[in-house]
Amino acid sequence: MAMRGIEMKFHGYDTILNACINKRAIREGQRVHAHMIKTRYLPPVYLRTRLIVFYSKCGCLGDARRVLDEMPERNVVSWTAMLSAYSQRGFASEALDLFMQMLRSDGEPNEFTFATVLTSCIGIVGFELGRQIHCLIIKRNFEFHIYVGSSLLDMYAKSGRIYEARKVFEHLPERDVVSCTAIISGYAQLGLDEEALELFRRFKTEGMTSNYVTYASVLTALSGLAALDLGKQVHNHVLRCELPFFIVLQNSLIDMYSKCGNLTYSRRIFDNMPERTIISWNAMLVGYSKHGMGREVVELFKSMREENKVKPDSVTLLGVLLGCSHGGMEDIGLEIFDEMANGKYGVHPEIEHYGCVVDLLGRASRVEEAFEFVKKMPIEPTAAVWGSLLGACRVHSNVDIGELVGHHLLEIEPGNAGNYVILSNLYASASRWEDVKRVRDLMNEKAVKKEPGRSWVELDQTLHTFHASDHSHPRREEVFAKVKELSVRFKEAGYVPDLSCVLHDVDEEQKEKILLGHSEKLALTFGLIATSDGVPVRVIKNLRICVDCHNFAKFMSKIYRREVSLRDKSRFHHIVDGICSCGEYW
DNA sequence: TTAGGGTTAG
Repeated sequence: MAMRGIEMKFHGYDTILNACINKRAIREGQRVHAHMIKTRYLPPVYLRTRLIVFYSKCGCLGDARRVLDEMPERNVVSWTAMLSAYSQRGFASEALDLFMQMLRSDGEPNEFTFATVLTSCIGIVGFELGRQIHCLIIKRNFEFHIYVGSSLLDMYAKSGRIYEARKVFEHLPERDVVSCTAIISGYAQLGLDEEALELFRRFKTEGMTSNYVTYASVLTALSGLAALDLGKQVHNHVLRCELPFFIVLQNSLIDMYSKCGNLTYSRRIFDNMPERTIISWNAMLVGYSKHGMGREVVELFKSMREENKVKPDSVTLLGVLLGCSHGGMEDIGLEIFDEMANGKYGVHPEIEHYGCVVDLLGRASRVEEAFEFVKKMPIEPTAAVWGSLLGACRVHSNVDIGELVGHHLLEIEPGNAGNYVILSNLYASASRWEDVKRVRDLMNEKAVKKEPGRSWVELDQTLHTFHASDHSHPRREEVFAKVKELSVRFKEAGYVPDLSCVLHDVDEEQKEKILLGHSEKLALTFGLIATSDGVPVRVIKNLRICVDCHNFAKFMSKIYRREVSLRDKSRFHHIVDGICSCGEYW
């Protein structure tokens, strides 16, 4: 009878706990747990593990951990349940500590444990541990398990080791949508967009099914390639399939259209969303910001605050500040930064936000203020922040501050060729040739070299590359004649090239070099494209640059004396998207 | 009973 009673109790607790887990019913679950304690019921490992799962699903990680710590004996499932709770909520170091504790207590990990713990192997420390865990996985013979394998390849890809990731993937005896998506996303997140797309095409031929995660990853790759047509195809497809978690795909689509230069489409998707997450707002804000549309950025941020459904995060404020900086709205940007620093938005400024303010002041010719701002920063300024200031000094020929900043940068970043180049150019602008020579000698002495940066433009399947002052193209006569013709039209149309570029994948120092030299390369590249007249253009991405497309399209309308269609706008975006500069002007 | 891939920013 006693045995039957215990058994009944067990089933009763199990049933109620399961219901509480499914419904995330915190209070009821807590009452069940309290009842066990009150009646001095000693739950078996199974039920204690269910309590861990219950608490972790309800977000009460401390309570879950207490249950684990108080267990007289634990099995692999209870360890793994707790590990999973930590890793899913982003507590990576707690997860790794727990895993080590599990090994020390002679706990034997299984395929569930390995698949889970690898997702917490992020950052340098995590990656080193991840490598050791890989050895353990090989020893325990879980290497070819599909869940473990996809987790493993994802760990390598997220640590930038795409070759190792690919190796794990190629050795998997079977593949499914998750492992295929993981490798596609690995390439896409590293900016290896062509490779990501190639794999996606291959898997499709092989009959793999795709889901919303696959499409989200593919859209990332398409954004990187500014491949508007393919992006539209994916858009049509996901609409037809009515995939779940459409909100994630809508966010990806907003981003894809904006990176392809089509902000009208981005905004249409954004406006028609029944629900928006912070990522939706950020994607739209950043889209405007990258195109120098400061007013739209500020207005959208205001709507977001008024709607008051989602809270701004650090990306939101970064987008807003960048938008103000590139849209020439420095006073509003500074005001928003002050409000941010005073806690108005619930997000506190990080180094990137400070960097934005330096950039903002620098662009507005307020170099002295920018310098004072950097000196008073409560966070140690990084080389990128100093580099941004140096660039501003160069643009506005402020030799006094530029000299101080430049020499400081040479000390903290002696191997960065760009700093020498900018400092030398600054001296050159003030005709201080002795100093120019001194910086150049220093560069030689330290054996620092600067490779020229290039633009890649693909015209009708032929690749053309350019660097600044490049006269080597076989059709240079035609190209330069066209450049000359265009420059006359530039002037006639009253167009002042807008240097407010936002660069992706480049740091402040590189950005400044591009700002200094991009108009010449823009002319060269555009000259070739204009000469080729109507041939489809594709830019082979290395460094991606978005010049203010909006103004560029307006300018093109004036040049050609006709309205520029949306399609054309995106094409112009392609054109300017691949332009970068070497910054070598001596 | 426990498990793997995703969207914005740098």
